[in-house]
Amino acid sequence: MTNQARGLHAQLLESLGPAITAGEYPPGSVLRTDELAQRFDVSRTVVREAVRVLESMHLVESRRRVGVTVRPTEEWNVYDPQVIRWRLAGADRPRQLRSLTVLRSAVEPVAAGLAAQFATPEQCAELTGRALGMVATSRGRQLDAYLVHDIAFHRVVLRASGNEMFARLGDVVAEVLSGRTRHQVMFEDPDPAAVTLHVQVAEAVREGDAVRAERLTREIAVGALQELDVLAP
Amino acid sequence: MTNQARGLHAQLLESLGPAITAGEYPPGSVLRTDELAQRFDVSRTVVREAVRVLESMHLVESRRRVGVTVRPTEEWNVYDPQVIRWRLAGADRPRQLRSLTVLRSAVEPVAAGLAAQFATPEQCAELTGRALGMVATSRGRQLDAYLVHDIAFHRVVLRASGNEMFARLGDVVAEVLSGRTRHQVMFEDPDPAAVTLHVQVAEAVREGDAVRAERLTREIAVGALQELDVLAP
DNA sequence: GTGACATAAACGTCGTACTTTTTGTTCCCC
DNA sequence: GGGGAACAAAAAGTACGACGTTTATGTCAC
Repeated sequence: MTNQARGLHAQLLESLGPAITAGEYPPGSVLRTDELAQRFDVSRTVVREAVRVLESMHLVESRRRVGVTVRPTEEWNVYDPQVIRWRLAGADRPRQLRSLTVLRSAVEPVAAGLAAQFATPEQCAELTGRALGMVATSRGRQLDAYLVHDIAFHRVVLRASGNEMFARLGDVVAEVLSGRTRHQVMFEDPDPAAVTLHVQVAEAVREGDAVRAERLTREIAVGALQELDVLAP
Repeated sequence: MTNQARGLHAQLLESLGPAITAGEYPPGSVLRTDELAQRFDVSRTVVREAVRVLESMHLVESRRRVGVTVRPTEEWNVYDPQVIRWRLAGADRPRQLRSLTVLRSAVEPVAAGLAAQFATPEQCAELTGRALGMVATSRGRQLDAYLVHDIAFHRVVLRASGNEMFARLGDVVAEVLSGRTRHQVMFEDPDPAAVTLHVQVAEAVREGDAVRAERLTREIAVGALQELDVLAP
């Protein structure tokens, strides 16, 4: 775990957050700060700080006399990277992975189109480099090295779009991609068609062809969705 | 303000959050908990809780011996509804509004396509009702009533997509739409073409025509972007 | 000049005492 | 007997003071 003891409250958070998002404390259930303090052997101050954070994620609601109640799932801040990480580590990982992939399929094509218009020469170069890296590692069981390039590629596209909302999804995409490689059994080398598409996207962006970049990225997204359909029923 | 004194720490947050997002404390600047406690006349405990929340939003970073330093803008959790609200209330509202509208233009068409496939009969009914409501309030300076229907319409589409990530963007869209109506001077009645498009989207969703629903919603998005280009240079 | 050590500044943690709010209960009056 | 008002208890909120811990920084010796 990334539990580097960056403070007691952070450790507590790393216990409570996953537990709540995993449904261990179902919505509506109540926690009491005293009880938590005792159970985790920390002061109430520490518990309160952790609860404040969970509250800011809309995972729980703290009301006087009542306690800390877990909020219904629909109200959670599911865009919070921390929450995403917790949920991806938990039980309904497949569902989560699907949600995020659908989001990707909506966002990345548009981002690629914008990138074709606004990418700097440096970003174009980086993109081409990453695409070449993907080609170079696409055969011979080098999935880890491939993944690094894949993540970097998508991150550059999102950032090059010039839209900060898109850029911030880089982490999400990284989680999805690495999750896919790490968790789902991928014995085989990546789909050659996908690799080619990445190269072509880099090309389109470099040439400033927004329409083509968008269309190609949409094809990549469709592929990712189909792959998900095959691997997770 | 929605400053209902739900606790001292929340009040402090409502002071610090907007100040930071507005750039009043530029990235890199440091705050000290002692100093804040003194300045706002609260205990350090309260300050620390507020700081914890800001930290979870990645707005600040608290390090020993250094203090609480404001993080660079690119690291902020810009999907946090609270952060969005603060930034929309602040100075760079136009930039923010554009970012969010671009996000909408990417997400909503895909959401509409999914809604056409998965919307329940109740959701179809609600959608049609809202579209009709928009028509009914589209003339004669009833912008407020129109806005209510508009927001509800988009919210239903996002929820009907069946994707929780999309569903959670309902609040964001609501902020964007109400912000547009409230802030930018809209003397005139809404664009009749847009109203018609909404009616047609409701139609397409009801008939399960995903491709048409997506295409029509994309037209709405393009319109929103163009409108933004005209009103904000 | 470099490295080890001392120092102090800031946050981190804790225990305790007090306050506020909500809720449930009891008791009195109608 | 029923309803309403006052009261009691429970749980979180707030405050404070003391001590612990980390770490940037400066100093001193080599």
